[in-house]
Amino acid sequence: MIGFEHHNHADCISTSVEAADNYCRTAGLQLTPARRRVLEILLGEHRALGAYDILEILAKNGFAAQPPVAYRALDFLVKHGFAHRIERLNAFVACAHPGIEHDPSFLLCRICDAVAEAQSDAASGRLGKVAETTGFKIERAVVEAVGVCPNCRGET
Amino acid sequence: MIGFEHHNHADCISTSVEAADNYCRTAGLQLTPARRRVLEILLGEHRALGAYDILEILAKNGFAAQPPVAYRALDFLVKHGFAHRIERLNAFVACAHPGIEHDPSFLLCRICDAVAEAQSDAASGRLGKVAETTGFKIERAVVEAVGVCPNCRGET
DNA sequence: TGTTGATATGTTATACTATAACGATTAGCA
DNA sequence: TGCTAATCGTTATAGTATAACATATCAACA
Ligand SMILES: [Zn+2]
Ligand SMILES: [Zn+2]
Ligand SMILES: [Zn+2]
Ligand SMILES: [Zn+2]
Repeated sequence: MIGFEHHNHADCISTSVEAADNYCRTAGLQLTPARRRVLEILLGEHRALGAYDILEILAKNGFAAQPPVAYRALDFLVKHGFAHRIERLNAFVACAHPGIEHDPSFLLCRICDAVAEAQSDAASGRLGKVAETTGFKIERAVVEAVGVCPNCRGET
Repeated sequence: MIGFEHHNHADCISTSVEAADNYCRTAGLQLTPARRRVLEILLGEHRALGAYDILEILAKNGFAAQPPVAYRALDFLVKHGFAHRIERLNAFVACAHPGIEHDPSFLLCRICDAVAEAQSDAASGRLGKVAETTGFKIERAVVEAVGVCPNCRGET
């Protein structure tokens, strides 16, 4: 599972940025320098980063250091599916399946903060059934499992 | 589903407070005035309230108006299962099944802010399987479905 | 009874997260 | 070119949460 396993991380980054690039060109979206840089920053880690963590890195990269700079880029990335917001952490993570329509769920390690993305089936599982019989229309499901990742087993 | 349907709400409150009372007596916990009042406030609404909403009401009830007053009471209620935190809303809701061991999930209406609590099976569903094969140990699952409740269907 | 340790409260200050607002600039297109 | 929408720069402020420390309460128990 990407996020917990060793892998060729440089590939991980370059293919995702390239995918975002292509998608934006096709869809008429602007992957501006700040947006691209934030995506790269997120891709650099398989964990969630807070907006202010990102802002700090942006500042070192010569971008303005005001919160809206980070939030605007993050809003763009989340809106177009290049990144996801982790509600539990008030933080953001790069999407592991960019360009593919999906309904993400997450495994969050409380020890090392690693994040892995999986597919969600909340809307079709038990909760979906409850919603259906109740007449509730699910538009989006936040599914975030908190626990201990394989690398941290045995460490408290 | 409690939260979306009409029901005898006075009962809803009194039985839950009584249950909390009994549980605390048995478990040697102190349901102090502030804690009890916060529980009553939460029970008064089938929706999530922010800590500062609660603080405001506490202040009108003669309690001190500093954030820790609300947060401490909420921490107690959440810790002992009388209330739940809704990550998506940075807010809190009274538990609909106090005293029963459970793993809650929520249906959140984005129109009227009503909240309904259901059982979660995230740890035993698809995500649970992924976690198991990965070696990730799920300790807790945040499951919050955002959508439109039966009472708000047809209103946007 | 008096000590002690655990729990709860009062209070001040501060940290962290997020958005409003508005003017300047730029990109894309008729 | 001129128009329009999108983006960016910047300041200010709103909203959420916790650190820290002093005080108070209460039960266990020597
Ligand atoms: Zn990688
Ligand atoms: Zn994704
Ligand atoms: Zn509950
Ligand atoms: Zn509703």
